[in-house]
Amino acid sequence: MKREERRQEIINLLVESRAVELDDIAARFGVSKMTIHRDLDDLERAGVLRKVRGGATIDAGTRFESDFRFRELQEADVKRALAETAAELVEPGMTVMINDGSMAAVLGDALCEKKPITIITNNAAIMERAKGLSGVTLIGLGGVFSAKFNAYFGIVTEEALSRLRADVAFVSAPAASGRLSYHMDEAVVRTKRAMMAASRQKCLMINSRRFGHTALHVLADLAEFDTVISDKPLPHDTAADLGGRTTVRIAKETLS
Amino acid sequence: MKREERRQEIINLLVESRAVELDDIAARFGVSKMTIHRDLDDLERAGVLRKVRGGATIDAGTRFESDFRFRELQEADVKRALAETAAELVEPGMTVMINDGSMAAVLGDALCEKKPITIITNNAAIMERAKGLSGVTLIGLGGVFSAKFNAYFGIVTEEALSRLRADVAFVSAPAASGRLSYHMDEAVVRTKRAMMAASRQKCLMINSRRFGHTALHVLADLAEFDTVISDKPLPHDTAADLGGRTTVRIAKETLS
DNA sequence: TCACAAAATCACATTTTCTGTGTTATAATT
DNA sequence: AATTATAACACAGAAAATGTGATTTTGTGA
Repeated sequence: MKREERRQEIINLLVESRAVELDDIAARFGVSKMTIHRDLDDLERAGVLRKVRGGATIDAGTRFESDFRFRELQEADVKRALAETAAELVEPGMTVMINDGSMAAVLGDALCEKKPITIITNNAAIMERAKGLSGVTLIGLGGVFSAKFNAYFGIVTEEALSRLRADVAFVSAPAASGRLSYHMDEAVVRTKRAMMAASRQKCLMINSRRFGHTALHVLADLAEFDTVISDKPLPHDTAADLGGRTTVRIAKETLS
Repeated sequence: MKREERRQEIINLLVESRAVELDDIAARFGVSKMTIHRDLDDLERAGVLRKVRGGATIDAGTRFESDFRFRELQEADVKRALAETAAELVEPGMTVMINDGSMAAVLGDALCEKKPITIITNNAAIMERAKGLSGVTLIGLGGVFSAKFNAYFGIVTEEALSRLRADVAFVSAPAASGRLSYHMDEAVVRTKRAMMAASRQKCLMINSRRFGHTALHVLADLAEFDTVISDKPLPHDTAADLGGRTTVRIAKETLS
């Protein structure tokens, strides 16, 4: 078992039980306490957990769960599956918009294979990745940088979007219930909606676990999307209610 | 001597003599030819030089000299000096604009010390750096990414600037002659001018070696700037002609 | 056009450098 | 006083950089 696996596993343990004991995990992984100390120190520095005497805890619901660096690590397999399915909608030569979010970042990676392509995004992770690549025209959306979402937002972003037009917009959402999708942040919602307004085709990418939750702001009616991509069939109420205009695609995880 | 030092040194040799011989540098650094082959291969892939039988050459004036990755390495000491002098104009709490360019990137680093601060920039290097820092509000300017300048340009960028306002704009120029400064790229000029228009105070940063040169497009009359920062006194004709409104500051290299 | 020498490339061996881990000693906390 | 945390050093294995020699390519002059 490698270092990063072990750390990921520690995070997973924390997500389940909210606290871990140092001796405990040292024994479980068969490494010395010192090694675990170092793991916890690094994870603490990364803002993922809080070290306490004898172990570490995670104050769920606070900054942690909404932290980009954490979400980035979670459920990577599901994200990859969704990204790959989404990538099938894209042909070389197209112009696509991709919003903030760690899943979107994975999609960005996948789309970089489809050269030539034009990518419009406010997602800093994608910008960083696409910068170096020839064959990828990168249009960065400006705005005020948000460390929480690792992306740019605000009037500047929305204004820029009002002047652009894409073939497809890929939008992700952290919550959906019934026929509506939700997001907790107003500025983020406005940016996502601006992307939808500026694209011919709209695609929602959503982890199946996010169904049944809501958040402060309504993002969109699922029927507004041409395609909805998830990793499991949609809940019955949602699916039944969805008009014929929206296609639902289920991504299946490829084992690699 | 480490790998990167050696490669930097090879670049420096090339800048001076326009061509190097493989056997020659292998002997000079006391490494095998194979190692030099690999150095040259990588540098060629990076677009810095061209391999020819028996060595490598650099076609001066072409893409190489205008490549961001190269300029970044050159005259780091002068850049630091200019940046430090420029930073003196900034107080915590201010809003500053910084344009593209490697010198600007160094300034970006320096300004990150002056927290709290708001930095508005189209310079990807600065965005990357400022992202992580608390106390620094980063407003990224969107636009079409240019790998050549490692920054964003175009209508989107200019529109964004038209909606923003800063205390100081730091602008750099690759050429100046008489009372005018120049730049070879039209889109870059437009962005720089938009920054000037959106700032109360304007500051030009220019390496003294750039005087006496011109480029395709006029960037600005030096008298439009409130402050001009360079590393040596301005040429006589330039200095004499400059009205009283513009302050000239000479940066002196700090030895560290 | 051919032959031949110089140079480039390839594949693999070797060396060096880094990274992760463990151990022990010392300091801090409960 | 007992436990837990930190710091300093040592070590092994992995990864990166370099070297070596065999093989292929390239340029040049007969």
